[in-house]
Amino acid sequence: MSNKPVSLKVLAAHLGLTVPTVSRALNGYADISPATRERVRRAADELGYRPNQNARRLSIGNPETVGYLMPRIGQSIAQPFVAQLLQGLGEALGKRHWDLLVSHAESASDELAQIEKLTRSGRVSGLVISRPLRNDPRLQLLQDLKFPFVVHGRTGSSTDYAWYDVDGEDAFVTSVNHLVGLGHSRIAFVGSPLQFQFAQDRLIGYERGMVVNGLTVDKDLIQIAEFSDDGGEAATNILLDLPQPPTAIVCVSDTMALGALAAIRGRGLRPGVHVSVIGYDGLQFGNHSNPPLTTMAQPQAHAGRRLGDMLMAIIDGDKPSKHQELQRAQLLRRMTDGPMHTAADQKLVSTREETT
Amino acid sequence: MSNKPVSLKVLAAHLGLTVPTVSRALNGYADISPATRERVRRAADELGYRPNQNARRLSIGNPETVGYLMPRIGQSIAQPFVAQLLQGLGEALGKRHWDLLVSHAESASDELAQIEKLTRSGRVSGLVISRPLRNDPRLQLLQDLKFPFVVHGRTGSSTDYAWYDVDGEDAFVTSVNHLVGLGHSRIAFVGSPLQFQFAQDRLIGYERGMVVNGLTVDKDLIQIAEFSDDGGEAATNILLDLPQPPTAIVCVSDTMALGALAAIRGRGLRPGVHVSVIGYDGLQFGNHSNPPLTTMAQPQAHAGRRLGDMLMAIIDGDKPSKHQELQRAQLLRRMTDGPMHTAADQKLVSTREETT
DNA sequence: CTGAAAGCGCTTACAG
DNA sequence: CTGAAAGCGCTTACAG
Repeated sequence: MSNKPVSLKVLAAHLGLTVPTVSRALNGYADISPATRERVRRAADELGYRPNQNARRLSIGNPETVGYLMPRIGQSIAQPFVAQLLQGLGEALGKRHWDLLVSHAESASDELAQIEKLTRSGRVSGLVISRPLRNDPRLQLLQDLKFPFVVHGRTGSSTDYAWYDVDGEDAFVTSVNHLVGLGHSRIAFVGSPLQFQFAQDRLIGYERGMVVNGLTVDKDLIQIAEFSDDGGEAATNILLDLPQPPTAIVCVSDTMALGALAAIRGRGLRPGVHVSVIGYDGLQFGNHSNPPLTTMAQPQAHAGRRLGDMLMAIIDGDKPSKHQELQRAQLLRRMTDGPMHTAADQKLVSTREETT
Repeated sequence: MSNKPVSLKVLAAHLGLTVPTVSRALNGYADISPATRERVRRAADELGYRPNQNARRLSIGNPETVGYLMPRIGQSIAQPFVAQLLQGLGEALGKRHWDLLVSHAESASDELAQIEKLTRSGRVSGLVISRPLRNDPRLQLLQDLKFPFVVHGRTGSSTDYAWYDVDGEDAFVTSVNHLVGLGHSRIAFVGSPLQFQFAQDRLIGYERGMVVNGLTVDKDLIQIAEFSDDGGEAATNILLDLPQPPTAIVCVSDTMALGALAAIRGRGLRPGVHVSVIGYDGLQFGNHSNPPLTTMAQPQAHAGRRLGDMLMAIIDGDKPSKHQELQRAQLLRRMTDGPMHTAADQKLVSTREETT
């Protein structure tokens, strides 16, 4: 029906009141008589009045909007977690009727330019940053600008800003422990480039897990590759070509783990039988890989909710360092972790092949 | 360094000019001397001036923002396409420095309320709607409000609004043709509830494909279930329990197809050998299913870009009906389509099992 | 070519 | 308890 939204002016005229009065009535100011407050509310409902947010936000000096910088991704499968994170963020912001703005960048420098623009143009009250680098110019910039932000992940110098992270180091200790418990000792690590802080953390967890279990860290067993399924496959192929190949592999992400599975199958070996694999992320899709992927799971929507809540609290004035939250990942056993397999078992295994 | 963004006022003072003059200089008005225009631009750069967008947009009466209503999803794997769609949308909007606002709703009625709010509160210039229902109250509402929108997908009465869709009917004819070419005749359809227009279109394509190939449409071979991997698995189990089970199954989505694969494997049968399966969406992840999923692929990022371009054109004044775009899906053969398999072949196949 | 005026639709002290 | 005034930071006719 209606075309142009009704403004406060129209609503006020309709009521025979002045604009500021109607504004205060709607905003629940105490100095308005209950009678008129009711009358105003009723009229607003009838006419379908919705405050113009550009005007409102300009006036109150708060964009009431949070920006999410999409992590840049090659054609990676790493994206599923984004949808869930956005959902969680949206839920948190929705409680206060704030908006969620999503922003992409094509390159690192482009991303810095975007941050600069977003922060200065009054479009967002705060920013959510994903996947920080070990030395991340984005965090530096935001701190210089004294602009509210919260990091999904954290860097080494994480004392002075707000973050939500899953304890990747701990998770990889857990993975290694689990594999050692299954009898493995030649355990490899497939990782992504170490400028990503998470890649570094997880590698350290892997190394610590090895040491804790009295195993030596063999540099050949650490393979770094592009952060993708193809990268994981390439890295795993290198590992399997080793004179003494690993009997188990921990992967920095589910996506890379999928590549690892492909490499293992490509040699006629069976993941979870001949070579165990543990991923990281807990993507639903892992239920359907070949075979289903054992992984360190984590609640992405929860991450989004917490990040949203933390950021709003900071915008309200909280000290950022007050909001630092470390979550633990959970080992989610599916089918790619199994007891250590020796050449002698080979025959036994072949007869079980049908069960896949 | 700087904390508060510099305003036009500050910039003007700095230059000894008046605010409107500086504004016109920055916006490239012709009635400004080239000399001062240059001077103003340089100063704006130096001071890092960025126009306050709330102010600007309030003034020009255009929020320069597009809203995307996230499709509501149970814990489904259907989400990966969202990230790519958002990326495409962001690219299109970015060309004109428009923003992308993402909005979630928990229920259908909540979604209507959100639309109502978004359109009346001046936050968005237009809306992108995904996955329309056959009779979608959201489209009705937007048309009543005469608010610019564009639909990802389309309904039966699609003549009077803008949409971008992939031809699901055609795609399913293609799938069926392909399977018939492989010798199949008992071909089943695994679908999601038919209030979704896409589910309906794809079913019709399936039926047309059967008829075109001189096959009868057996109602038992049409199974509708919840739109999820579990739904696909349940539907497929029903099919496999039939006295005359199908030798091939086309699925309304990759997610449901993953469930179909699980059901088939669950009976010790091999997808692509004993029972062929074709999905729909072309998710990357299908490369890693067991076995890799044959599917009807489609370019999601392209969809996002086109939707963004169309919507901006409409907001600029184009007739919505001028923007209707039908894309074809491409058969992407991976490993789940194979020649029709009879009981007699059983033995032959078993000996090949290692190759998975 | 630049300035002075008005307006976009709100909110928030300040009077009375 | 309500109205009259000023302001948020822009843009856009309108003078000169």
